[in-house]
Amino acid sequence: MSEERPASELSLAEQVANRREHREEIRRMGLPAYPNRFALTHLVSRAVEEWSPKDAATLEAMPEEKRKVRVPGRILALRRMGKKAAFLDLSDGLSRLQAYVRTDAVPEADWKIFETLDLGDHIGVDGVVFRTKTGELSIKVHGLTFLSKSLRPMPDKWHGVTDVEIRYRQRYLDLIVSPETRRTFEVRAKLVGYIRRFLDARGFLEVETPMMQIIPGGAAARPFVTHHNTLDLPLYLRIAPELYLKRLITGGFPKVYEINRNFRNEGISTQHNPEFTMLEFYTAYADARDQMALTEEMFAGAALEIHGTTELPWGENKISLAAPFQRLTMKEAAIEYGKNLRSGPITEEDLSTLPALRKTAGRCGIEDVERFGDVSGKLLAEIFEAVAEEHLIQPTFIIDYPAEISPLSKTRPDDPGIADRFELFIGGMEVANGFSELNDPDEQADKFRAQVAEREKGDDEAMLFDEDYIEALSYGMPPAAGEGIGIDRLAMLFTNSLSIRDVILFPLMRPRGERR
RNA sequence: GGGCCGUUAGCUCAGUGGUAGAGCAUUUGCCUUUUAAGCAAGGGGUCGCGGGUUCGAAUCCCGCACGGCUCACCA
Repeated sequence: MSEERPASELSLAEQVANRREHREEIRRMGLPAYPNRFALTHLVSRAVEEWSPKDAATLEAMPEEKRKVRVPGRILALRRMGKKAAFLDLSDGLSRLQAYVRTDAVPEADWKIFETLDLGDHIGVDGVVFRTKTGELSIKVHGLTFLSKSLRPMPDKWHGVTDVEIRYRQRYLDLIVSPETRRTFEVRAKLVGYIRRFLDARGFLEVETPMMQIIPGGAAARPFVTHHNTLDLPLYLRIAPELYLKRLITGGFPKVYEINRNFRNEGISTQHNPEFTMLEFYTAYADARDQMALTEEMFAGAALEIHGTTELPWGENKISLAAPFQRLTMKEAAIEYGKNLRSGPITEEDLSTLPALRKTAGRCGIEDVERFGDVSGKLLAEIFEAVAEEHLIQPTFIIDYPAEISPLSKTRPDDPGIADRFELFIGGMEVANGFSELNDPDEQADKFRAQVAEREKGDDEAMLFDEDYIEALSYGMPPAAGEGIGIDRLAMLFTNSLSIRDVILFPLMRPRGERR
């Protein structure tokens, strides 16, 4: 095993070859290199939790019988003190625990196992918990079991995985060496768990509706296209579950929700991944205001349960999820955040007529104003997004959306031009979108027709006419309010992650050509 | 798709036209309570890819690939 290797041999290949040879040594000892099972008493993090409160004297005073443990873990550090003793750090991905192995404390065969070990290998140790003279909690090893081989070297022990590309493409490496990454995904899981319990406790039924749809609806977005072979049927990955969930409200479920993936064939950014997780929930007999109140309660409750506070750090800022959240109409927000515009402040008049809106949009740097045609609602929304969205750091409900850009929403009883709709912005991101659901089948059909007309004018994100949905509505859907919440973005807020890719385990990446 | 930045050893990075470097990892030797263990000696490189300029290119120029940020569109 120490023979000379040709100088031309690559360093990585050499390291892999060494590790394969070490694995062969395990097999030559008659041991399985990949055993099926290890009967543990503690995972590393549980052992640390249990023993770290006890100091050296306390541990010393306890009988060895009570300090016996059997712990598996991945070796993340190995400090050999000559040929007769060594310290190794075992990790379960969350915590680390040191093990102390010495030749006179383990059977000869186990020492032979130890001598084959490489960084990254999995082992199990039998031993007794103690503290070294520097006070480090450790296991004095009396027995050692080989559990699995790492044939490739671990990432840099000090820097970890700093290359974001490797972090996303090889998330497992990031997770092995970065407890913060592990924590991010644990917080995400807790968040989703909290939301489920929150809704379940309020009588919502969790359902699953088609991800593959014949008519992609419920949102303004471009879909992914696929095909069913035996039916010879073009299918679309859903852009939203909305229209199916409302069929269920029609079907008599008073409260339903779904947490699942949506797919939108759009660009990728720090706030967008082509597949993303959305919560949609619908409450019969409620309106947009009720959904807003429920949202405030949900977010504040989740923050309290997960972080013990409603104050969350967000980059340089601190976000308060304490209810109630601020409410601004879209126009108010555009005026408020448009007042320092270089070309002069935005006034009420600048937002009141089509020509004024076009002029204002131009002033906000929105290009090709003509593409919005004569739809003044689109212009207002564009202006709002241009001047206000990024400034909405604290939770803010934006209300009074133009009806023209809200074809699935009821309008306000006092103004058919304004949708009874809201969007919630936090940290400069759109986190939620909800409204009182349009349930008049004739009005819905008219709005679908208007969408189809938009599509014919070149808006490829405009909705399609869904006849089956109109038929469902025509049987009578009770009044209801619905809302969608971007789970990934909410997870960003809860983990202070400024990129959506940091809260998605395997974000979409272009395949790498030169790798095998 | 546009703009900016990046790509050098397995990892993290230095190297502004003149023989390809450091730390960690790896290999060998010493060390039985260390902890980014230590000490000593080695091995490991198509400098992202392809062209060009030059006596000479990791370095300058052009193109391409991949990645990040950002703008545009969306949640």
